[in-house]
Amino acid sequence: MSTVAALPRDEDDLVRTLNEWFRHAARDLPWRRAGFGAWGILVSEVMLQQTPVVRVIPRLAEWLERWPTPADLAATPQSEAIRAWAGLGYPRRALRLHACAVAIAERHDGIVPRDVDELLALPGIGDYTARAVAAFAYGDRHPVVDTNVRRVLARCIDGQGEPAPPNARRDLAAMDAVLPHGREEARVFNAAAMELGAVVCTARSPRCDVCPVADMCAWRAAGHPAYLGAKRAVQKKYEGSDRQVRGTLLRELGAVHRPLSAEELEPLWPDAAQRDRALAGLLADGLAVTTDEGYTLPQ
DNA sequence: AAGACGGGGGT
DNA sequence: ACCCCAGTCTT
Repeated sequence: MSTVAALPRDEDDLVRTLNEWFRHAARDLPWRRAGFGAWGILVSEVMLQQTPVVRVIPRLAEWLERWPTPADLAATPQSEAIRAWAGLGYPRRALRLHACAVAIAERHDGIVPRDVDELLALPGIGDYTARAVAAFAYGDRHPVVDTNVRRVLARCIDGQGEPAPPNARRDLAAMDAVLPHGREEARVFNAAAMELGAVVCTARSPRCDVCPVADMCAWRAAGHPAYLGAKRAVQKKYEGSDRQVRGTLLRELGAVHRPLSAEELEPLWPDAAQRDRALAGLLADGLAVTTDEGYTLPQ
Protein backbone atom coordinates (compact mmCIF):
# COMPACT_ATOMS: atom_id res chain seq x y z
CA MET A 1 0.00 0.00 0.00
CA SER A 2 1.93 2.99 -1.22
CA THR A 3 -0.76 5.63 -1.13
CA VAL A 4 -2.24 7.25 1.91
CA ALA A 5 -5.98 7.21 2.22
CA ALA A 6 -7.34 10.11 0.24
CA LEU A 7 -8.75 12.89 2.33
CA PRO A 8 -12.34 13.74 1.54
CA ARG A 9 -12.46 16.13 -1.38
CA ASP A 10 -14.13 19.46 -0.82
CA GLU A 11 -17.01 18.42 -3.05
CA ASP A 12 -17.70 15.36 -0.94
CA ASP A 13 -17.73 17.49 2.17
CA LEU A 14 -20.08 19.96 0.54
CA VAL A 15 -22.45 17.22 -0.57
CA ARG A 16 -22.45 15.45 2.78
CA THR A 17 -23.02 18.65 4.74
CA LEU A 18 -25.66 20.11 2.48
CA ASN A 19 -27.59 16.86 2.16
CA GLU A 20 -27.55 16.36 5.92
CA TRP A 21 -28.79 19.92 6.40
CA PHE A 22 -31.53 19.38 3.84
CA ARG A 23 -32.79 16.23 5.49
CA HIS A 24 -33.80 18.12 8.62
CA ALA A 25 -34.18 21.73 7.43
CA ALA A 26 -36.04 21.36 4.14
CA ARG A 27 -39.38 23.10 3.78
CA ASP A 28 -42.33 20.76 3.64
CA LEU A 29 -43.40 21.57 0.08
CA PRO A 30 -46.26 19.63 -1.55
CA TRP A 31 -44.21 18.38 -4.50
CA ARG A 32 -41.60 16.95 -2.15
CA ARG A 33 -44.02 14.60 -0.43
CA ALA A 34 -43.79 10.91 -1.13
CA GLY A 35 -45.96 9.68 -3.96
CA PHE A 36 -46.70 13.15 -5.33
CA GLY A 37 -46.52 11.82 -8.89
CA ALA A 38 -44.74 12.84 -12.06
CA TRP A 39 -47.65 14.83 -13.45
CA GLY A 40 -47.92 16.83 -10.23
CA ILE A 41 -44.17 17.45 -10.29
CA LEU A 42 -44.33 18.59 -13.91
CA VAL A 43 -47.23 20.97 -13.27
CA SER A 44 -45.50 22.35 -10.19
CA GLU A 45 -42.27 22.96 -12.09
CA VAL A 46 -44.03 24.83 -14.89
CA MET A 47 -45.86 26.97 -12.35
CA LEU A 48 -42.58 27.64 -10.58
CA GLN A 49 -41.04 29.08 -13.75
CA GLN A 50 -40.74 32.65 -12.51
CA THR A 51 -43.60 32.43 -10.02
CA PRO A 52 -42.62 32.28 -6.31
CA VAL A 53 -43.27 29.15 -4.26
CA VAL A 54 -45.81 30.70 -1.90
CA ARG A 55 -48.00 31.79 -4.77
CA VAL A 56 -47.79 28.43 -6.51
CA ILE A 57 -48.79 26.17 -3.62
CA PRO A 58 -52.54 26.93 -3.48
CA ARG A 59 -52.94 27.14 -7.24
CA LEU A 60 -51.16 23.85 -7.80
CA ALA A 61 -53.61 22.11 -5.48
CA GLU A 62 -56.52 23.53 -7.47
CA TRP A 63 -55.07 22.38 -10.77
CA LEU A 64 -54.30 18.85 -9.65
CA GLU A 65 -57.69 18.43 -8.06
CA ARG A 66 -59.32 19.51 -11.28
CA TRP A 67 -56.94 17.77 -13.69
CA PRO A 68 -55.34 14.81 -11.87
CA THR A 69 -53.81 13.37 -15.05
CA PRO A 70 -52.43 14.72 -18.34
CA ALA A 71 -55.45 13.20 -20.13
CA ASP A 72 -57.82 15.21 -17.92
CA LEU A 73 -56.19 18.50 -18.89
CA ALA A 74 -55.85 17.44 -22.51
CA ALA A 75 -59.60 16.87 -22.69
CA THR A 76 -60.32 20.42 -21.48
CA PRO A 77 -60.67 23.53 -23.67
CA GLN A 78 -57.64 25.82 -23.68
CA SER A 79 -59.87 28.59 -22.37
CA GLU A 80 -60.31 26.78 -19.08
CA ALA A 81 -56.57 26.36 -18.62
CA ILE A 82 -56.07 30.07 -19.28
CA ARG A 83 -58.77 31.02 -16.78
CA ALA A 84 -57.39 28.67 -14.17
CA TRP A 85 -53.96 30.25 -14.63
CA ALA A 86 -55.17 33.74 -13.75
CA GLY A 87 -52.79 35.58 -11.44
CA LEU A 88 -49.83 33.24 -11.89
CA GLY A 89 -48.21 35.40 -14.56
CA TYR A 90 -46.87 34.58 -18.02
CA PRO A 91 -50.14 32.98 -19.23
CA ARG A 92 -48.42 31.52 -22.27
CA ARG A 93 -47.32 28.88 -19.79
CA ALA A 94 -50.96 27.79 -19.36
CA LEU A 95 -51.25 27.27 -23.10
CA ARG A 96 -47.97 25.38 -23.25
CA LEU A 97 -48.89 23.23 -20.28
CA HIS A 98 -52.15 22.36 -22.00
CA ALA A 99 -50.25 21.48 -25.19
CA CYS A 100 -47.86 19.49 -23.04
CA ALA A 101 -50.78 17.48 -21.65
CA VAL A 102 -52.07 16.83 -25.16
CA ALA A 103 -48.64 15.64 -26.29
CA ILE A 104 -48.27 13.35 -23.28
CA ALA A 105 -51.74 11.93 -23.80
CA GLU A 106 -51.22 11.36 -27.52
CA ARG A 107 -47.55 10.46 -27.81
CA HIS A 108 -46.70 8.98 -24.44
CA ASP A 109 -49.80 7.00 -23.51
CA GLY A 110 -50.65 9.55 -20.86
CA ILE A 111 -47.40 8.93 -18.95
CA VAL A 112 -45.00 11.80 -18.24
CA PRO A 113 -41.80 10.82 -20.05
CA ARG A 114 -38.71 10.00 -18.07
CA ASP A 115 -36.13 10.65 -20.76
CA VAL A 116 -34.68 14.19 -20.71
CA ASP A 117 -34.71 14.55 -24.48
CA GLU A 118 -38.33 13.48 -24.64
CA LEU A 119 -39.15 15.97 -21.90
CA LEU A 120 -37.25 18.71 -23.72
CA ALA A 121 -39.38 18.05 -26.80
CA LEU A 122 -42.54 18.97 -24.87
CA PRO A 123 -43.96 22.52 -25.10
CA GLY A 124 -42.79 24.81 -22.30
CA ILE A 125 -40.25 22.32 -20.96
CA GLY A 126 -36.71 23.68 -21.12
CA ASP A 127 -33.32 22.79 -19.70
CA TYR A 128 -34.34 23.35 -16.12
CA THR A 129 -37.78 21.77 -16.08
CA ALA A 130 -36.82 18.69 -18.10
CA ARG A 131 -34.08 17.77 -15.64
CA ALA A 132 -36.14 18.73 -12.60
CA VAL A 133 -38.86 16.29 -13.69
CA ALA A 134 -36.39 13.52 -14.52
CA ALA A 135 -34.55 14.01 -11.23
CA PHE A 136 -37.39 14.67 -8.80
CA ALA A 137 -40.16 12.56 -10.34
CA TYR A 138 -38.04 9.61 -11.44
CA GLY A 139 -34.96 9.88 -9.24
CA ASP A 140 -32.47 9.89 -12.10
CA ARG A 141 -29.12 11.60 -11.82
CA HIS A 142 -29.19 14.86 -13.76
CA PRO A 143 -27.81 18.29 -12.90
CA VAL A 144 -30.77 20.53 -12.06
CA VAL A 145 -29.81 24.17 -12.40
CA ASP A 146 -32.13 27.02 -11.59
CA THR A 147 -31.41 30.57 -10.49
CA ASN A 148 -30.80 29.41 -6.90
CA VAL A 149 -28.30 26.76 -7.89
CA ARG A 150 -26.42 29.12 -10.17
CA ARG A 151 -26.05 31.57 -7.31
CA VAL A 152 -24.98 28.91 -4.80
CA LEU A 153 -22.34 27.55 -7.19
CA ALA A 154 -21.11 31.03 -8.04
CA ARG A 155 -20.59 31.84 -4.38
CA CYS A 156 -19.60 28.57 -2.78
CA ILE A 157 -17.44 27.19 -5.60
CA ASP A 158 -16.36 30.19 -7.69
CA GLY A 159 -16.12 32.79 -4.94
CA GLN A 160 -18.24 35.25 -6.88
CA GLY A 161 -21.08 37.21 -5.31
CA GLU A 162 -23.35 36.62 -8.31
CA PRO A 163 -23.46 34.09 -11.11
CA ALA A 164 -22.38 35.00 -14.61
CA PRO A 165 -25.21 35.39 -17.13
CA PRO A 166 -26.97 32.04 -17.67
CA ASN A 167 -25.34 29.61 -20.06
CA ALA A 168 -26.99 26.20 -20.09
CA ARG A 169 -24.03 24.15 -21.23
CA ARG A 170 -21.62 25.74 -18.77
CA ASP A 171 -24.10 25.82 -15.88
CA LEU A 172 -25.08 22.17 -16.32
CA ALA A 173 -21.43 21.14 -16.46
CA ALA A 174 -20.66 23.10 -13.30
CA MET A 175 -23.44 21.37 -11.37
CA ASP A 176 -22.56 18.00 -12.83
CA ALA A 177 -19.01 18.42 -11.54
CA VAL A 178 -20.16 18.61 -7.92
CA LEU A 179 -23.13 16.27 -8.19
CA PRO A 180 -22.57 12.97 -6.35
CA HIS A 181 -22.65 9.79 -8.40
CA GLY A 182 -25.28 7.90 -6.46
CA ARG A 183 -28.83 8.43 -7.65
CA GLU A 184 -30.37 9.16 -4.27
CA GLU A 185 -27.53 11.39 -3.11
CA ALA A 186 -27.69 13.27 -6.39
CA ARG A 187 -31.44 13.76 -6.14
CA VAL A 188 -31.14 15.12 -2.63
CA PHE A 189 -28.21 17.35 -3.53
CA ASN A 190 -30.11 18.93 -6.41
CA ALA A 191 -32.94 19.78 -4.04
CA ALA A 192 -30.57 20.85 -1.27
CA ALA A 193 -28.61 23.27 -3.43
CA MET A 194 -31.86 24.81 -4.61
CA GLU A 195 -33.18 25.02 -1.07
CA LEU A 196 -30.00 26.68 0.19
CA GLY A 197 -30.26 29.33 -2.50
CA ALA A 198 -33.95 29.87 -1.78
CA VAL A 199 -33.82 30.26 2.00
CA VAL A 200 -30.20 30.97 3.03
CA CYS A 201 -27.95 31.95 0.16
CA THR A 202 -30.46 34.44 -1.16
CA ALA A 203 -29.82 37.04 -3.82
CA ARG A 204 -30.34 40.18 -1.77
CA SER A 205 -29.24 39.50 1.79
CA PRO A 206 -27.63 36.09 2.25
CA ARG A 207 -27.88 34.67 5.77
CA CYS A 208 -24.32 33.46 6.08
CA ASP A 209 -24.73 33.32 9.86
CA VAL A 210 -27.00 30.31 9.55
CA CYS A 211 -25.44 28.75 6.45
CA PRO A 212 -24.51 25.10 6.94
CA VAL A 213 -21.65 25.33 4.46
CA ALA A 214 -20.29 28.75 5.42
CA ASP A 215 -16.92 27.28 6.36
CA MET A 216 -16.44 25.88 2.87
CA CYS A 217 -17.76 28.86 0.96
CA ALA A 218 -15.23 30.39 -1.43
CA TRP A 219 -17.07 33.70 -1.50
CA ARG A 220 -17.05 33.99 2.28
CA ALA A 221 -13.42 32.89 2.44
CA ALA A 222 -12.56 35.68 0.02
CA GLY A 223 -14.26 38.24 2.23
CA HIS A 224 -17.50 38.59 0.25
CA PRO A 225 -15.98 40.57 -2.62
CA ALA A 226 -18.37 42.67 -4.65
CA TYR A 227 -19.48 41.27 -7.98
CA LEU A 228 -17.38 42.68 -10.79
CA GLY A 229 -19.18 41.20 -13.79
CA ALA A 230 -21.73 42.87 -15.99
CA LYS A 231 -24.90 43.98 -14.28
CA ARG A 232 -28.12 42.45 -15.44
CA ALA A 233 -30.23 44.73 -17.59
CA VAL A 234 -32.74 46.66 -15.54
CA GLN A 235 -36.18 45.33 -16.29
CA LYS A 236 -38.73 47.70 -17.71
CA LYS A 237 -41.37 49.15 -15.47
CA TYR A 238 -44.57 47.12 -15.38
CA GLU A 239 -46.96 50.05 -14.86
CA GLY A 240 -48.08 51.22 -18.28
CA SER A 241 -46.20 48.48 -20.09
CA ASP A 242 -47.49 46.36 -22.94
CA ARG A 243 -47.41 43.48 -20.50
CA GLN A 244 -49.87 45.23 -18.26
CA VAL A 245 -52.19 45.87 -21.19
CA ARG A 246 -52.05 42.23 -22.25
CA GLY A 247 -52.83 41.17 -18.69
CA THR A 248 -55.76 43.59 -18.48
CA LEU A 249 -57.28 42.45 -21.77
CA LEU A 250 -56.79 38.77 -21.07
CA ARG A 251 -58.31 39.03 -17.60
CA GLU A 252 -61.43 40.60 -19.09
CA LEU A 253 -61.69 38.07 -21.92
CA GLY A 254 -61.63 35.32 -19.34
CA ALA A 255 -64.09 36.97 -16.99
CA VAL A 256 -66.98 37.65 -19.35
CA HIS A 257 -67.44 34.17 -20.85
CA ARG A 258 -68.49 35.62 -24.19
CA PRO A 259 -66.76 37.30 -27.14
CA LEU A 260 -65.97 40.99 -26.80
CA SER A 261 -66.08 43.44 -29.68
CA ALA A 262 -63.28 45.90 -30.37
CA GLU A 263 -65.50 48.66 -28.99
CA GLU A 264 -65.99 46.76 -25.74
CA LEU A 265 -62.23 46.51 -25.36
CA GLU A 266 -61.72 50.26 -25.67
CA PRO A 267 -62.53 51.30 -22.11
CA LEU A 268 -60.10 48.71 -20.75
CA TRP A 269 -57.12 50.71 -22.00
CA PRO A 270 -57.41 54.23 -23.40
CA ASP A 271 -54.27 54.22 -25.55
CA ALA A 272 -55.55 52.73 -28.81
CA ALA A 273 -52.16 52.03 -30.33
CA GLN A 274 -50.96 50.19 -27.25
CA ARG A 275 -54.24 48.35 -26.91
CA ASP A 276 -54.06 47.17 -30.51
CA ARG A 277 -50.47 46.09 -30.04
CA ALA A 278 -51.35 44.07 -26.95
CA LEU A 279 -54.34 42.46 -28.64
CA ALA A 280 -52.24 41.54 -31.65
CA GLY A 281 -49.74 39.97 -29.31
CA LEU A 282 -52.40 37.91 -27.55
CA LEU A 283 -53.73 36.73 -30.93
CA ALA A 284 -50.23 35.87 -32.14
CA ASP A 285 -49.63 33.85 -28.97
CA GLY A 286 -52.92 32.01 -29.31
CA LEU A 287 -54.14 33.39 -25.98
CA ALA A 288 -57.04 35.02 -27.81
CA VAL A 289 -58.88 34.29 -31.06
CA THR A 290 -61.16 36.21 -33.39
CA THR A 291 -64.71 35.02 -34.02
CA ASP A 292 -67.71 36.55 -35.78
CA GLU A 293 -68.84 37.91 -32.41
CA GLY A 294 -65.50 39.42 -31.45
CA TYR A 295 -62.44 38.44 -29.42
CA THR A 296 -62.46 35.56 -26.99
CA LEU A 297 -60.36 32.84 -25.41
CA PRO A 298 -59.38 29.86 -27.60
CA GLN A 299 -61.38 26.65 -27.36
C1' DA B 1 -26.67 37.35 -26.82
C1' DA B 2 -30.65 40.09 -26.00
C1' DG B 3 -35.52 40.94 -25.44
C1' DA B 4 -40.34 39.62 -24.58
C1' DC B 5 -43.18 37.82 -21.44
C1' DG B 6 -47.06 38.91 -15.39
C1' DG B 7 -47.62 40.26 -11.40
C1' DG B 8 -46.84 40.46 -6.62
C1' DG B 9 -44.00 41.03 -2.51
C1' DG B 10 -39.69 42.26 -0.13
C1' DT B 11 -36.32 46.02 0.90
C1' DA C 1 -38.32 52.92 -6.94
C1' DC C 2 -35.97 48.86 -7.61
C1' DC C 3 -35.02 44.00 -7.29
C1' DC C 4 -36.23 39.27 -7.50
C1' DC C 5 -38.80 35.12 -8.41
C1' DA C 6 -37.36 26.58 -8.94
C1' DG C 7 -37.43 29.92 -17.06
C1' DT C 8 -38.70 29.40 -21.99
C1' DC C 9 -38.87 30.84 -26.54
C1' DT C 10 -37.86 33.80 -30.35
C1' DT C 11 -35.02 36.77 -33.03
